Amino acid sequence: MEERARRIVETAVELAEQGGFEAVRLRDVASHAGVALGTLYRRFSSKEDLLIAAFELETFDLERRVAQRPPRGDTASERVSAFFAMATRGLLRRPNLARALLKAHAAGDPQLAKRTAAFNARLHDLVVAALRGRAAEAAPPPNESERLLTHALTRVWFALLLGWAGGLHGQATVIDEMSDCVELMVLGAEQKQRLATA
Amino acid sequence: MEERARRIVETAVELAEQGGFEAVRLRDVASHAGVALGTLYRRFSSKEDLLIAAFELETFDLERRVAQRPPRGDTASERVSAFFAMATRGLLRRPNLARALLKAHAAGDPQLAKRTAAFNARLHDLVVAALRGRAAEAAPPPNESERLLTHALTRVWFALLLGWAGGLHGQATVIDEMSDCVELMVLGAEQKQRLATA
DNA sequence: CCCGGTATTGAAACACGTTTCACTTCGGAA
DNA sequence: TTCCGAAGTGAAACGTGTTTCAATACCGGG
Repeated sequence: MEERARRIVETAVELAEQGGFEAVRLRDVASHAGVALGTLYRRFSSKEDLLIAAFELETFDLERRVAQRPPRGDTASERVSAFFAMATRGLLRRPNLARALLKAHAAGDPQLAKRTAAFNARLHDLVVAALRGRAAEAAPPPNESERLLTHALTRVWFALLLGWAGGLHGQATVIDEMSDCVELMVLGAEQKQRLATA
Repeated sequence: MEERARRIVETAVELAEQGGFEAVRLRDVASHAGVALGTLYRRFSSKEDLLIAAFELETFDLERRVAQRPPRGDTASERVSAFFAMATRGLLRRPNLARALLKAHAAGDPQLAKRTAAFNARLHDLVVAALRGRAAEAAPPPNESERLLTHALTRVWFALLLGWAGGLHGQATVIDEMSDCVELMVLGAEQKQRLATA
């Protein structure tokens, strides 16, 4: 991302941190970033587009943290739970920003489907790595069982985050229910494997 | 819901069926329903509020269909999968409407948290009924295992629907991945039960 | 029947995402 | 250096969700 676009996204993040989705007024973003409104719209097709770019920035952060301190644990369940707990705490550390990013992501503009899919793929890679207990790089592509598991888990996580954003429950619920769900699904996957090979 | 409010919601549904979320212009809703804009705003605090009311109407439909033809199957997995398939097809039958309702639901205004929670509770009841293979009325409240299962499953379903709405995948993917996930989680729940009693 | 308050109306105003446009600036090719 | 096209600018305009307000209609209690 070139310098100007990055500055725009960073400005959006700052405004979102302070006042959430509504505080990201594109006129303000443009003027704070020192560009004209038209320039902003040349780089980002919409407010959602801009905030999804911001979400991608935040995801780099998560990937960096995971690389530095990979989720530990003796079992797959423990590692995956630890990963989601880390991701949840990282994202919810700045609640206003998190709500803004989630709202943009949840809006699900079909025009941004490609971006959203790429975003999900990065998340899946991190989950697969936690599941296997080793780094994501140079790893074989996930098998069918892993694919099913990671897709389902990231979906549960996403819905939990939206529930948090909508005031349905708190951060602890996100982490706790996520753990329960990981345990359940990993158990199920193991059991399915057992049945298939029997 | 009194007559005037119902007429407003029905008008919103008609407009959404034709042109989706953006086609529900509140000025149009008001004039087509034969009320002033201010009257609409006395009943519904926002466009989202209105569309969530519409979602509740649609859910009555689902409940009616489930009551008339409860999901069949010899196993819990089959019944729950059948239920979600039925619900998915029912909702996605009118794609524009579905996208509009999902968008409103996903926006997750904290002011509407109560409504959203009540909505989710109704869905959970239907899933629990399918899981048990009997009607939802006069049934004992779900136990912890059932609660975990139904929450996780409705979350996966919700995320899948949002993915569909965002153009990430088609209706078949929603139904198929939902089935896979149901199987996995029911297996996991049974296995967990086994481990706990052993 | 009359009164008082509440709901409804119609219309205007406001905010903000988005678009448009005429003008300027900039960077590289000739 | 000059020129061209792309990018940027500033400002205005537009659409739609939301709010506001004065005027009017409605309705139950005296």
